[in-house]
Amino acid sequence: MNMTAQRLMDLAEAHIRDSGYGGFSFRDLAAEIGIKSASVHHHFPTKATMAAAVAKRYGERFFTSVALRPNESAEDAISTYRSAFRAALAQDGRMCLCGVLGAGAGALAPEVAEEILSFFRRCIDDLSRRIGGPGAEARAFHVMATLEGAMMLARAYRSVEVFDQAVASLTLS
Amino acid sequence: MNMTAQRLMDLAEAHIRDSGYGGFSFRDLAAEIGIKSASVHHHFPTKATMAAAVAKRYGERFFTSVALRPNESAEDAISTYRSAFRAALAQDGRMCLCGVLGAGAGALAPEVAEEILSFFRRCIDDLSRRIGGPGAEARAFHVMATLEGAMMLARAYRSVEVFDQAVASLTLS
DNA sequence: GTCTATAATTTGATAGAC
DNA sequence: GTCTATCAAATTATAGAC
Repeated sequence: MNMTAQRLMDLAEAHIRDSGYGGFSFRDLAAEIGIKSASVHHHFPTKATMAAAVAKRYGERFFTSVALRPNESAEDAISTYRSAFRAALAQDGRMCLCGVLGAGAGALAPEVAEEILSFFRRCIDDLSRRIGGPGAEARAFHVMATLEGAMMLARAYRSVEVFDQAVASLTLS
Repeated sequence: MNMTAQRLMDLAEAHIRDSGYGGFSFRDLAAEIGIKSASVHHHFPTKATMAAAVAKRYGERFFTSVALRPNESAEDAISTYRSAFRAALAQDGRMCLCGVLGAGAGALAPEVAEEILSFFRRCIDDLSRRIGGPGAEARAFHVMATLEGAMMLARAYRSVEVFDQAVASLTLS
């Protein structure tokens, strides 16, 4: 994976998080880095292939950023996830990539839909283990739903404070 | 607003809730009711106009369905909202229209974005009043975020049970 | 209110030269 | 790895007849 491919993925990720799968074209990306759309097809054969690759990389980065820390409590784990989403929102005012794609999932190519589902499964699995105890999975679903929904609301309101208000009660402390 | 216009809005609403703003074209809608796309423009001058009209009607229906009932508690109000979203999801397996459009808000026409924000503002305003007391607004944001996020997750998982797990803890009882 | 016809643009994708 | 050239299809939208 060379530098051009990485720059293309960076741009695609930004566009998807802003406007969804339909929010960019190969021509857009090409123009933004000064090449032609035909050259983009050299790096990614189809748009769906590219979107799936972007989603996969997004997940890898995310799970690195929320990696388990020693001796953490359930509240710590939830705080870690909350901080990760908040940072993404505050940094560039954009949604979670998987949240955007998941919302309009009806028209997604199978390979992209799979990657999105895989991301959420892994979030729930990881969070459930780190929360632990009875009802851990339900709480994990609750946390993920609230974080994704809060990002969406914050985007509609164009206000990070909306995110903070919505997610404040996720932890006890 | 005649019958053809209503059928067009029904179809547009279903498509948007399934696949977002880019999930339908005037040709699609026209073909589904057996007319031509040029005729759709007679009822709605532009696609953005139509989407805004659909979002407005969606909001009106929603607020009718969650209308305040006498002597309700805060928990009752939250249950009412939860039931409304759950019914929409269980009925046709689709997202909240405003949630889908809100997620990919970066590319929305101003008139549509306004309608979406107006929907959420009205939800928060209504819920806050019915919840009441200190922290009512924050709780309203929390409830709305969780409900929207839970719909999105349920869609990715293709499972209504995911919705139920995610929203179970919104009420105490 | 619906039609035919069409314009103007964009899109995802391919072939083949360099 | 990037280019030119091009394709086939789809999209939003308009003009004007019936």
